Amino acid sequence: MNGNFTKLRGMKDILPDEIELWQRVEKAFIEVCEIFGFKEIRTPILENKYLFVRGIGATSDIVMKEMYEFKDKKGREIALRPEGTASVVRAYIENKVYITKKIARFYYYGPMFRYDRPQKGRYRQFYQFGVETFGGKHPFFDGEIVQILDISLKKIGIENFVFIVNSLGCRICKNKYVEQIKKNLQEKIDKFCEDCKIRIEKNPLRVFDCKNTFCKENLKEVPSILNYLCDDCKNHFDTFVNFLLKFNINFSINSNLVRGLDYYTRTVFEVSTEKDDIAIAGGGRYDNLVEEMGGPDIPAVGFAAGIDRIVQFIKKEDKEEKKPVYFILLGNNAKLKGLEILKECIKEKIMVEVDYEERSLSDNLRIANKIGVKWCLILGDNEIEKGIMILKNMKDGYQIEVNEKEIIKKLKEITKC
RNA sequence: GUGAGUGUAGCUCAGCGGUAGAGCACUGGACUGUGGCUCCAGGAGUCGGGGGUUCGAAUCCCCUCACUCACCCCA
Repeated sequence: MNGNFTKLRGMKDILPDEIELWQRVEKAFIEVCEIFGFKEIRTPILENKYLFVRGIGATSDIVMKEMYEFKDKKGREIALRPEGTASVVRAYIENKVYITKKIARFYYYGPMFRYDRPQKGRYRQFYQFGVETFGGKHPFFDGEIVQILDISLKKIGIENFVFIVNSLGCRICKNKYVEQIKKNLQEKIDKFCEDCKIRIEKNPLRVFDCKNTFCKENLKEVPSILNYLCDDCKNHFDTFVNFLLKFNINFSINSNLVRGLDYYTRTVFEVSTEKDDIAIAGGGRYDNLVEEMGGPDIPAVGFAAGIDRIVQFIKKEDKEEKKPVYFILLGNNAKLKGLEILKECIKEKIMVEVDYEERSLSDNLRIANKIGVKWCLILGDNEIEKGIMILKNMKDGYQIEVNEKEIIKKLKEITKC
């Protein structure tokens, strides 16, 4: 409320109260990925601007109007990464990973930057967790990453979500289809909204994304891309779908799903939650990108999950947070004695919180109550004389006297449950 | 980039031309080694910022910044 510094537009601070949720989400993804043999990769946040121009597409909105870009002191054109795939592909090619690894599985996590106007679930700095598998053509590689997403989200505690899946076909059938619907749509171009008129010329597939009801109505007569797939693409999609069925993954096919990034081929998918129409994760196959970016002809598939959106989604559940044992040390002798116990606790990984200020027992209990701890350890001159310590349960007020020799054992016991 | 709405105490908000308010939170006390309940008292704000109209602006007008939501686009 003072006139000092405030955070930049579209950015946010994540305070300790919330960080626990973030860590839970991050941990779940990492654990699942590691089980599936994915290895972490960390790439720089700053890259040559043209990496993204080439990777994402010069005409995409991300590149045209949403990139944070600047010139460095030597006049080089730099951009803050707006997504993760381009950087990982760059690193994969630059380090020639394909020579030693037939199949390379990566996961990454970190901030991405897009200069667009903030709104619900959308920030200028946001966090993505993503995976990329290079070198695998088989549809089960697509299935595998869907499964990773599925398991991770369930582990986090999200249940009500569904995978929307589709196939865009390979370069050949995709292009054929685009030409076809471009013709179809042009015939009745007057019936579409202004935005769609531009889309029909520039990128006809995107018309399927329009939320306008009469545009949607007009699309009903347009043939589905699934009818235009070549035999190989069709087989690929069928096998992928069978994988999902086999593993009981909740999905629905929607031939209108096209995804915004131009590099996708064949499989594309999104995770949508029932409550919101906002997607919490999305991904797909990009069989041509590695080659287009100067590498060998290697197929790949990946996804990116919006961690901000996932955290937002699980926010309302109450969190069973681990609480420390609150040490109440009355007087100097108790403080010294308490510190010895504290040292043991650190060794035993028992979570502890101490306020070293000189306060009355009442004050201490009041503070402990406010923090919401389950247990207090009370130690004063009386206890020291008797060689005991008091453990007080803050829920029911019940307290027990514990011999100081037994205290660590007892602390371990009570913090377990 | 376009459109709409909101900025008043730490938080949620009332006031909408005439002395800056409430609830919750906070601090102290009743209660000096036993918290949660209750009661009493207290601290707190250039009313987002700048300019204008007016005897007088939190209130009306203009500009600006931020937030929220929608569009574009996307995670």
